[in-house]
Amino acid sequence: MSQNTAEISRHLRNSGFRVTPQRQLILDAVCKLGEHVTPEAVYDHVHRIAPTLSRATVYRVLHFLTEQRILAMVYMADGHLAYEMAGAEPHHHLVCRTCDSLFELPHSVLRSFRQTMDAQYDFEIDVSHLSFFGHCTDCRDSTGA
Amino acid sequence: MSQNTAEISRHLRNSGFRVTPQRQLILDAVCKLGEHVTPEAVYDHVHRIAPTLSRATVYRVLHFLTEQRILAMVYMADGHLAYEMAGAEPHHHLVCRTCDSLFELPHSVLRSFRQTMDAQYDFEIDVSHLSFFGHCTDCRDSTGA
DNA sequence: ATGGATGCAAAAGTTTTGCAAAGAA
DNA sequence: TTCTTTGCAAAACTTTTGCATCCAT
Repeated sequence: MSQNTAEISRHLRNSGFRVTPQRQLILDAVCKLGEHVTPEAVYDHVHRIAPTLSRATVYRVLHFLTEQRILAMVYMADGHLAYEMAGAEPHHHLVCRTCDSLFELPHSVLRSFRQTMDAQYDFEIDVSHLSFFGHCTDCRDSTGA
Repeated sequence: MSQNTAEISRHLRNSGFRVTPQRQLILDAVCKLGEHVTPEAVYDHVHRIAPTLSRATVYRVLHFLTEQRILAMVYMADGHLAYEMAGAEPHHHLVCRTCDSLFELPHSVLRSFRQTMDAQYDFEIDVSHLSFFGHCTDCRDSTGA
């Protein structure tokens, strides 16, 4: 699912768009920075390399790459906007509401849930990226939950 | 689980806080407006009744009532901040990424998932309010999914 | 050379904060 | 009376937009 740089460049040029250094830098940054990359994190990263690259361009390019289905956009649980490579592996998180710790949740856990959904509802759930909230081991005692 | 106004007022006064008309209006508004009430919606509502009530007060009171565990705060999938009564029934939504339709998902569907989680992970998931994304019946054909 | 992309700066939208005045207890 | 809470206005933060210039093709 993940495409290399050359493939993406070709796709963009074929569609009549241009492959600029800014677009390459921004795409590289998202790729490198990981799963939930905010525009600000991208800006911090690319701005060190290309100091004239503006926030406006970061926002515009992230939006553009999302339209081109190269990136995917998501609003995180804290309301912040984030991006990641569109073809990323399905991944899920357990977020502790008390200490904000982040735990990975293997995709397999959701398999049965998805099967239930498929069987009972005529709605195709996109389970590429879920977050669940609650309290981790260390914090279960502290809260009166 | 839901408390009446008198009970809430008593709790606040017992804790050394004051029960002002603004706080009552804002709480009533959240209660009346339903499940995912944005600060702006609250403002629109209360501003008609009390034209001098400011946005700052809306934000401060919503935050305050959340601290008091009378309201619960959530960031919705579109990144917007919303509140609802803390004791609300667990409810879940299926959100269509194409047409933005909202479908209710009964809590029972998540029961087995929760049991799996309880058995396998030492993490207490809060399943009071989940949203899943995907594509509804009408939109499954249109998208190349 | 040509039209799409960028940089700058300003605007728009949302949420927070300082401070003097108001008002609940 | 006391001290919390409010209203106003301004600030802070995030994201978008207009427009002249630049540059990938």
